[in-house]
Amino acid sequence: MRSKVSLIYRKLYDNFGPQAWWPADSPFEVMIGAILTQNTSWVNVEKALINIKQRNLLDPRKLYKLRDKEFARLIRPAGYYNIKTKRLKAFLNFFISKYSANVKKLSLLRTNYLRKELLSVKGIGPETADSILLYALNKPVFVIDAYTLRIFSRHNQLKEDVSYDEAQEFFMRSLSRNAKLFNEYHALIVKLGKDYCRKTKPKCRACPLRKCFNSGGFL
DNA sequence: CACCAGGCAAGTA
DNA sequence: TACTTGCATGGT
Repeated sequence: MRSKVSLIYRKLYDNFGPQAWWPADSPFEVMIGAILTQNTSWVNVEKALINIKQRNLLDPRKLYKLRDKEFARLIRPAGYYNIKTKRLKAFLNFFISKYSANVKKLSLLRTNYLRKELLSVKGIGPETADSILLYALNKPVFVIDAYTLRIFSRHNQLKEDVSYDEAQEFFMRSLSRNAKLFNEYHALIVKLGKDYCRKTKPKCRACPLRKCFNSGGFL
């Protein structure tokens, strides 16, 4: 008897196929993108990343040397550019001064310890930390986001007021501890959310999960 | 026009 | 601990 969480995954994968996340050329780009995309649509983040890459500035030390004003101008299309400048610089300072801007040094740490390290950086919360762990460093950590809570509470799999940590435990209890699986699952949830489960004007009639549930039972 | 997007920290009680 | 509010551009 497989869990509903597993059945939903299969349904999503069958409908949408592999999502090829995270769209980036390097782990460092994932880390920057993870902060830039906080409460922001990905298309706007892409514009900011293009600004950075076109100037050959996708490098921890180069970015850190920029004046705040100039930094903010580069990431302007991603919104919240002043606060994100501070958050990115806080992360860059952490990454450079504590880990020599070396991705491998981060990756060698115990996952649980690294998560706490990331959370100690002002501007990195649970979702951003877990996105970095999973998508930059390939650690088997399940990422929770607003779509996850919306979709799974609407399908009566989670309480609407469930905490981040509780939701994360729910998924990690229900699935094998596999980074590739967690990678695809979260990306598929975002795909479903974008296409069918937006906050306003959800397309519930056409949603691939619509026929999965019947009075609490999985068909 | 109003509302939202791959959140988070700081302030208040 | 549990709410509330500011942050900001760009698409629908």
